[in-house]
Amino acid sequence: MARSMHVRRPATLASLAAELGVSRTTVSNAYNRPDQLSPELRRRVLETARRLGYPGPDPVARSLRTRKAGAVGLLLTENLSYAFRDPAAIGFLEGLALACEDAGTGLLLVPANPEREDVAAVHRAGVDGFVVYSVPDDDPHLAAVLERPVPTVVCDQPDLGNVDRVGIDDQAAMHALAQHLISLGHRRVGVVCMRLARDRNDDFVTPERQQAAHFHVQRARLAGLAQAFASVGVDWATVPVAERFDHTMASGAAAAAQVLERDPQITALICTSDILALGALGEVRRRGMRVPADITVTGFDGIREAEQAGLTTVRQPVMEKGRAAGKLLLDSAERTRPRAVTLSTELVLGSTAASPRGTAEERWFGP
Amino acid sequence: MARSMHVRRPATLASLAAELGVSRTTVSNAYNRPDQLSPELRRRVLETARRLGYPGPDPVARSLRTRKAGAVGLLLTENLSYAFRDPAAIGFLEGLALACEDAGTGLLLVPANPEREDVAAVHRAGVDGFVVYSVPDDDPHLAAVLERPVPTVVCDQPDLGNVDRVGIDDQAAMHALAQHLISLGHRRVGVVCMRLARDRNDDFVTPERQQAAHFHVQRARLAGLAQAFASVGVDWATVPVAERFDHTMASGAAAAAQVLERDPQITALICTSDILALGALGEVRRRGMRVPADITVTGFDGIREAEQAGLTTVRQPVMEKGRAAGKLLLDSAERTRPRAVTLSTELVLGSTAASPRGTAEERWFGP
DNA sequence: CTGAAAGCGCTAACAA
DNA sequence: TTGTTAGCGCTTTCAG
Repeated sequence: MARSMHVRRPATLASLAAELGVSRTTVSNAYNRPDQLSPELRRRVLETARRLGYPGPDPVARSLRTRKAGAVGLLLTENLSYAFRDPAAIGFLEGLALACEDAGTGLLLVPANPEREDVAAVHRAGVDGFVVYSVPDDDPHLAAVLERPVPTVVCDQPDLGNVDRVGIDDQAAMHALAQHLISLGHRRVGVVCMRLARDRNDDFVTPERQQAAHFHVQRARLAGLAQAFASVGVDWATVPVAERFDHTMASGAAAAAQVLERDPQITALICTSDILALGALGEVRRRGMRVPADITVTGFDGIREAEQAGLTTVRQPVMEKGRAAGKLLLDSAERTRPRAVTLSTELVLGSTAASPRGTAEERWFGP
Repeated sequence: MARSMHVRRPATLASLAAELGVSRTTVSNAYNRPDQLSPELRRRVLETARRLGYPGPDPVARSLRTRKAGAVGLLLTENLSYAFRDPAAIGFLEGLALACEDAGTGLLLVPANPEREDVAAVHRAGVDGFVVYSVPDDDPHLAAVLERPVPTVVCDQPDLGNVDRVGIDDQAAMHALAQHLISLGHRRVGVVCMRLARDRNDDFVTPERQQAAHFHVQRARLAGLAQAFASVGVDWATVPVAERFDHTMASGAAAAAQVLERDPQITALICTSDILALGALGEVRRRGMRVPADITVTGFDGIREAEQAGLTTVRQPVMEKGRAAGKLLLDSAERTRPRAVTLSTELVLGSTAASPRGTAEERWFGP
């Protein structure tokens, strides 16, 4: 069917009504309440609409009137496109998208560039609620979201007092991983972690910075480690913890190198994400070390790539997190007090962790 | 002040203006045109706003007034969550997200479930334009989008006459791949392709169905194959072409099995996507065939997993497609006539294609 | 089953 | 610099 070449006269519901000689209500009903008018009249309305090129009720005007946007906003701290590079973020998105789809709701990715402090996009977003995924607790975008008078669900955040949240017990999960390493005999370890705050610090981290970290998830994981190792007499202040701003395998590799340079005697390299761990894995092998014979490497997240690499890690249900966040937000009808969903995690015993070799003899003759 | 209300009616720009004893314009200006009023007055406005809990101008009302939503809609044929499983789709999304981010625009994922014919979500989407990614040409959601009076860019679609589009030359790319196989000596081949229409047909495909395929991309790829092989005397009607509705490795494996059952003599299995090819690869190996010694397997797309598997395939710039689509849409200020962007592809010679046994003299064609 | 009236909350000429 | 005036396009009681 050829489309007419005429300039689209922006037909409105009112002009249609005028053309038909009926009231606006009737036209509105033709679209929204078919049972409120005779089939015959409805047919006439719809057919005249087509003839006039009336595209149906304007969604924005309808939203204004009904106070419903039919979409939820997703705020990510990273560049919008980052979400599509990190497998964990993709999993979260998938789960959230699933929940939205079930509810017939749109999902609006809000462009919140962490570099600029431009919060306007948050204000401009026509949504019925927000999901905030893993942003620093001092992020201005988060503050802007919390000021919007719509329900919000935060993910991987500390208790904000007033909003629903979903997450895992990062501290306990990491503590369990640490216990595992401790039981294997590791005492001298190094750590590679993701960014702890909005400023770039591709270097070692002081204990103060660890405790003051603005990324709840990273803070909790480091706390879990510190607690576990301190409990067996390790002075956590002496443990090299290397931070990286960019969450890439290259960063993981560089941080691993930095840690190994600082203390070549470590028997385990604990990474706070699988991506970093995969990078670290590459780096230690590049240096001729065997894993786990010469050094143990661990991750966190349980992404597929990690599984393929046989990484010892903690698996968390990223997709479920997204879905739970969506459900929480879309159910918020019955919301009375803030709700919190904590999902469970699982220690994955891969092939990258083993007991450290204490002696040269052991090194020669193997297990 | 004698305000003893307990239920605070959500403050509006008007109520703020009243409270301050200024006009609504002034308040509006305080937010949108700071240079249009004295800093002092602006400070007062903003501060009173905070006190009253006024969250700033309502985005929907603003959109209605300015006729700008600040977002573009993305229509995918698959379940919303599907987009996060297919690497090619993720790449496209990443590119599109990048373009949106550059423009400070939101990206709304429209829930368009292909099962239901529920087009309402398209009508409900408050967006300034649409990007339509790889949907069948008879998809009602696509029709609904085209009826909306906003600019639209389609991706991987035939020429719709009136809208911008971006894509690759699928037919030429597949033709080139076919030529490569032909020069290696392949004449007896089988094909595995993605769904060709909205109805499920997990079976062989007739030539008619091939030509009438509603998915432009698949139709073009099959046409490229048919043309190349016909030109060397192969009767395309005798070539087994197995279609699969679901785009998964499992589907690829099943389709490969079906083709091999039909004609165990084929020397090459040509798949119209990498995902299918990876599944086919698994299946032929499961059957004890070596690749490429016993059989050649090829894909299409050039996703990372394919590269890792050494698949012979066609690489297309999926991320660039997304970015180009976004740019086209967001530039549509200067749009006069429909524009089309065709990106280039590259034949990737992996390790899964070689001459069929018995035609050793063709091996000079090289690595 | 249909219509009249009353906004939803905001912005943008244009005046003052 | 500030205010006045008109809507943006639609939905929704509430009467008839």
